Amino acid sequence: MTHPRGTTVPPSAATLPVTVDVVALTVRDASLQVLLVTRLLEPFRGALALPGGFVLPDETLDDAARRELAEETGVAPTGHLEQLRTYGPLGRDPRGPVVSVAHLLLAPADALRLPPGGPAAGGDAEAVGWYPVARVGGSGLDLAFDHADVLRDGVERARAKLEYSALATAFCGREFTVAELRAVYEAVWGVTLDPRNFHRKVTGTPGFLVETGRTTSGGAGRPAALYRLAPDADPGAVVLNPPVMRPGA
Amino acid sequence: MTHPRGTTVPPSAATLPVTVDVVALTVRDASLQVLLVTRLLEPFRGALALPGGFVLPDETLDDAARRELAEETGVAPTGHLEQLRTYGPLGRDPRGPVVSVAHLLLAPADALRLPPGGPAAGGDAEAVGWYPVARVGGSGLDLAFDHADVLRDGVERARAKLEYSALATAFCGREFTVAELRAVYEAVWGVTLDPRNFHRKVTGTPGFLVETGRTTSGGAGRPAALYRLAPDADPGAVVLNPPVMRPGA
DNA sequence: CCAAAAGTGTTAATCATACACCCATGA
DNA sequence: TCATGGGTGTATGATTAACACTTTTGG
Repeated sequence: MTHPRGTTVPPSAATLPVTVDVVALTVRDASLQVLLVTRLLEPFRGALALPGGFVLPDETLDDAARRELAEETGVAPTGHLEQLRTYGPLGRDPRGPVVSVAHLLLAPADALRLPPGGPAAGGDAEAVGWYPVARVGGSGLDLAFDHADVLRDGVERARAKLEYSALATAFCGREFTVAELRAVYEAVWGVTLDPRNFHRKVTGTPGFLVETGRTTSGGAGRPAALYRLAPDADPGAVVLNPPVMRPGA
Repeated sequence: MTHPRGTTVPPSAATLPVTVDVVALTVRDASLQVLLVTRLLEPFRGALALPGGFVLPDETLDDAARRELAEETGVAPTGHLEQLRTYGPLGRDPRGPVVSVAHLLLAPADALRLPPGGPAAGGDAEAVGWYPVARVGGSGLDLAFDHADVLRDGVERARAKLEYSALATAFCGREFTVAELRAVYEAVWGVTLDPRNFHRKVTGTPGFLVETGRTTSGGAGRPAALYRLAPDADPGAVVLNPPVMRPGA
């Protein structure tokens, strides 16, 4: 940013309210779900919205996203956080111009321990819960502000990045089986994948999975080998070559 | 964005200066070049920087980017404009916290008619000119603020999107030959491509090019057919399937 | 032994690469 | 007719998709 006509940073005429919104996605019950809060205040009181809040001048955008998420869920979020895009300042909030920096969090379902009671819980805090992405927009699950757009962009980003990055592992625990990883791809893409070709594909892609040597036990069928992402790797930064391909697209 | 603890939009404690920066790229002389201005004011007086400026409360982010570019170059920019990512508010400007929404513009070299005199021109306005991306960072071409990071992110985005979108056409005029299009890929990726396979690839990819029926004349060799992007198509939105693949990656 | 899930082998079709070759123009 | 670049044909190796088959556990 250049400041051709000013010598101080905040000429107050040029400042705007800046918020972060978080599209927090997880895979639960074989479906892609998003974390939503029920608004207690106007505007859109009673409607569902993405968690978020104001950015403080002394924190980074990522820190603001993590802080807001921690305030809503009571737990510091684990998983993969990345910036999605920025919306505004017009046509977003009936009260006036607001710039909002949307973030995308991909996390295992148990990484965000929600307040007890589930989506319908009341109390003095905003009710927070997981909602299947496929159902948002219908059956009374309309979102406040422009959050339907933000959610759509976030889901689209997640779907695209599964192909060429190791992001799918962000939905799993530290160790996982190939079948669990496949369930992530199937839930996010809404497809079914051939288990045998998928297995060969992901285990054969360099830089993706490392065997831990351990196996599962107890379930039906042959025990599965446990894998993890290459240590110290950022799942969003690992470039899969060749990519895991999405059928049909 | 939710506002759990306020009923007015801008509680002034939570507002920040918001700017737009633009990574304007073009292909000139077989190289990828970026539009830079020479700063006339502190901080970083005399250094090169990306064009940009403050976002007004009554304009969209894209409008702000277009307006700033028009103010710097004197011409409303044509070409493809998209949002890149948002930086800040910490560690960017020595004067204090600033949020900057970076944009990416891909345009033909003649779409931005620069003030006469070229990169070294003086005068009372900031000097503006095209600089080869490969040379920025060396030979006295250091960028102000965190603009080196922004430029790197913009170039990376452009390189990635050439593969699976029709964005390369944004660097060309309204009508272009396959060889001109290939020159764009070669300049942006820094590779050489087989002209024959490239020709088959791009002409055979559905939804990419449409023949105009016209041909070039005057140059050496056989005249080339002129193509254009499918009418009314946003080059950034066209999904190429199969993609034009970058060798080696 | 049977069911169930994990994991391997094999094959046919598809796609990228390399490059031989032909086409259409200016000089 | 030659040089120059535009454009097509074709063979080869790599990769995917489909699916038969083997392995390893629990009941």
